[in-house]
Amino acid sequence: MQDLIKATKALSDETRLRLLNLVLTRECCVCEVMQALNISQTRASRNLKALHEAGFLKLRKNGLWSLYSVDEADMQARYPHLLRAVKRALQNNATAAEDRARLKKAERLGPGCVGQP
Amino acid sequence: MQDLIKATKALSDETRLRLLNLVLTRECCVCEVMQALNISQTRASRNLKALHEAGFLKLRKNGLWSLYSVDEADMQARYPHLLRAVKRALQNNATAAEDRARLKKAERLGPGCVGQP
DNA sequence: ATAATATATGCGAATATGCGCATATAAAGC
DNA sequence: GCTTTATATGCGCATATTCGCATATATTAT
Repeated sequence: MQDLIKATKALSDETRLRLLNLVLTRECCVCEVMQALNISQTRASRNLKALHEAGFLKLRKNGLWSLYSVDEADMQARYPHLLRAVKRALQNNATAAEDRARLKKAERLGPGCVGQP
Repeated sequence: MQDLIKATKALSDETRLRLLNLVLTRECCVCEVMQALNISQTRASRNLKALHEAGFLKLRKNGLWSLYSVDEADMQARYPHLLRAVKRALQNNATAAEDRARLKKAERLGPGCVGQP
């Protein structure tokens, strides 16, 4: 029950749902999502961390970047239904679609960007 | 997206999850759930109302009672996955099982109780 | 009508949450 | 070494949430 509380608390925030929407499309670093959602670095970093601590995202460090991605396998094991509910809600949402479009234009900043997947 | 936020916010609270657990077994009035969870009348009333406003419960008035029940059909239509996630979390939880046991012993108070299903 | 009862709610206090600002941390390049 | 850059975090403030107390509301019984 406590796990579900932690998970639903993490989902009950517009910024975090919009972040999850982006990371569901592909692995993202902090600077990309702050461009796509037009939010501050503090806000992006803290809410990504919250999603990570709630068990929705996994974190991988590469140089200066913190790369967040959805841990689909773990999610499927622990919350087989929650992720479906989220995807469903994001699929028919205009804001979520616009965010995904802006993510495509967002750039991964930094000198080490070239050739670092 | 806003609907999902409202729904997950309603679910991200232990009192409300325990209440939902009870009402999932059968229609309940306020005085029954406050006995089963051993919580105050204010707390029971307000959190049931929150679940109702979030679209999880339907409300029916009968005499002095407010009878809350899960609107399974509507839930299924609007959140086909959320309810499953909740049921799954409650199924393997000791507190939830104890609450259900105490609900069976709870009495629907009031003089009009006899013969009022 | 009055009394009793179940539920709802205004108010206030305690606590939690979200986020901006400034700063710290850490990795890469010079 | 120093600088630059991406990210994390301590602090403080504004806002939101939760809940108890007291009281209001509504229904039934007498």
